[in-house]
Amino acid sequence: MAYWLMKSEPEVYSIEDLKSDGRTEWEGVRNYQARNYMMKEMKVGDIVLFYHSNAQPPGVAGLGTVSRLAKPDASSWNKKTPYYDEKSTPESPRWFCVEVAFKAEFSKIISLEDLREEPRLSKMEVLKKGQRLSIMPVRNEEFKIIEKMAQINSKIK
DNA sequence: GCCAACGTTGGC
DNA sequence: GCCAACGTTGGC
Repeated sequence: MAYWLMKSEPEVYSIEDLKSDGRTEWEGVRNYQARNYMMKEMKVGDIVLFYHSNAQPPGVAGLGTVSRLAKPDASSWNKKTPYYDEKSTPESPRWFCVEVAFKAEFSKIISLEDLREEPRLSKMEVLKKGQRLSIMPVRNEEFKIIEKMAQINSKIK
């Protein structure tokens, strides 16, 4: 089983939205590297760190799980969505998305600052300067550390 | 709102 | 196939 970090702007789609929806198609990814992670590597049961970007504060807000393998992203040929791409059609889809199911909402966001303060997380992709990918792999050890940080937070609260 | 970093586009 | 111009991301 693999671990991933997936970014979402909470004003667009937050962990609360996922909690109330139960599951969601991860539409709108328009970057090939992020698409390839979904298409080629993400498996049902993989764990997702749900990251709030462009947020106050930015950070990991909860957990999800991959609930369906990648399929063509229907928003890519839907002109009514902001994700429309004229080069993508149902016959020849260019973009794909997995489905993500809700797993947990953290009692307190593990902020980007918190992540930076933990030396064992210093190699995380999300902490690297200029990193803009919206989907990136997370190492097993890194996930365990973040999971523990979330448990500690929930006890304090 | 600013702007550094980076991906994409398109002219050549 | 190079690379300048442009658009986007996302922290601050």
